[in-house]
Amino acid sequence: MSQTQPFSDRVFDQLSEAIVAGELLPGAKISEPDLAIRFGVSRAPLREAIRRLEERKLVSRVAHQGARVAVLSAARISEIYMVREALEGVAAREAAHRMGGEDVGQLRALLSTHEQSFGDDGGGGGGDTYRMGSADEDFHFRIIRASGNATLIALLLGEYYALIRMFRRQHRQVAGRARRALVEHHRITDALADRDAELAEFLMRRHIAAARIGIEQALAAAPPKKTPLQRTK
Amino acid sequence: MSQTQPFSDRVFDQLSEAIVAGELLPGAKISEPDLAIRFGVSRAPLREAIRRLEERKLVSRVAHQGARVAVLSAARISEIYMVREALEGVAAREAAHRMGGEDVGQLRALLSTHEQSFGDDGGGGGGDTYRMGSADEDFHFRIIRASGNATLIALLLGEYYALIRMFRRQHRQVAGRARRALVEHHRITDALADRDAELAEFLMRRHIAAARIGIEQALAAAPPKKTPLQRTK
DNA sequence: TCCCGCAACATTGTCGACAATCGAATTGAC
DNA sequence: GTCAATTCGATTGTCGACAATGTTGCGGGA
Repeated sequence: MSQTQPFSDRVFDQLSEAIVAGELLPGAKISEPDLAIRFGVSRAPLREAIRRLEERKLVSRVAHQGARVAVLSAARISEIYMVREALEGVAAREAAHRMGGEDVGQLRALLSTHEQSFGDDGGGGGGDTYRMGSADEDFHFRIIRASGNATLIALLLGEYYALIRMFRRQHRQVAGRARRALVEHHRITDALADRDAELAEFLMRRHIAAARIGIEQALAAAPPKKTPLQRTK
Repeated sequence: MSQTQPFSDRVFDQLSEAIVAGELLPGAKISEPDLAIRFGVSRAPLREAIRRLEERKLVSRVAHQGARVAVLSAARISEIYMVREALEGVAAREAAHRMGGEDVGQLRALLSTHEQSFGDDGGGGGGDTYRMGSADEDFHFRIIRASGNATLIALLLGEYYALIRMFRRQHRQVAGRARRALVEHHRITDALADRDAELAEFLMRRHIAAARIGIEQALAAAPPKKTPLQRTK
């Protein structure tokens, strides 16, 4: 392990985490002096980290006006899910070729864990939707990693899942589709076990498309959630 | 228009262009002092630009060791084309929904231009494959833009096409599929004219998959092209 | 009372310099 | 003569400060 990781990289990770965890709310202004003090570094490495976050679309910056934490509009979410649909479809297809028997076994074990989490609670509280979201990510992560495509993995795990986690923080209420999702997860796992690449891709795409449609309907019904651009501190 | 664009952004564009245009060869070391002098700026904005390029996978950086222009291995190209296959498939699907009659007309006009470029020359020289590549990009660009999905557009046009252009520079010899590609372009255009989204997606995916397989075979036959990591100046 | 102009402030963009780290050439020993 | 340790050089990482730009609050006028 590198005992001397550059400040720039460390700040980048911390800022990512702070944004995804909801510590820095969407639309919040990113003040360079404030954050420099907060992280105990100079502005130079901080600025480099911000530029990387901008490239990753987690913050939006206007010249001479500062950077703000990205706000995820309903349209943007819909777009991201379309990209996800395409990419995870390919990931499932490739995973079907590469996954071994033990990999599928681990996947099934994961699903049975998820099933138990349904039995544990009766009237699902707020923290539960998050735990479910985390479990959902576990499932998708394993398949994406099994694709063996480093570009795909970097894109989905490194880039878009940060945005998706961020979105989940903002809109806790969306869930609801968890039980149906679990059934679809089982079907996808079956296809992977059969090494049926075409079916795995088809099911994965339909699975994510269904999630997108559910989100679109929920966001159309609920108000757009006006967060009034608050400051950092 | 902003008359005072930050140096950081200008340098980012110039560096991108230099890398994609082959001015900075793959594997070449990116010396911060050298480039700072060359672009006439300090190291601070230059470093921010390099960090953004790193995030975009155009350069790879090692801590305390400097950054190098990314080398595109055969495996990496194959991965990128798989991602392209998935993303441009969705782009074609969405474009089928949104393209108007005049858009399709422009597309057909573009294709007839490409057909003429076949008549002009008999024994296709090196510059010709590039012109063909540029024309090919025109076709794909229009469809991607017509998808109306800003995330998809940013990803494909802003990010991956830079890598693809870079790859085309490195491996001029690959082409060969141009005539076949033109036929496929016509089929895709027909599907778009019919507003047949499913067919457009299917054809686009097969089109890009065929290109990928052609490239994989060409790269498997040709030697891996050892460029001996030369310096900037 | 409301609107426009102006000035003071805060923030961003940029610079030059210093410290830490890595690679390479030189020198010495076996 | 070859290998290893060491010193030198160069480059990266970081910092504090200055200049340029945008914003905000205040005051004067209609």
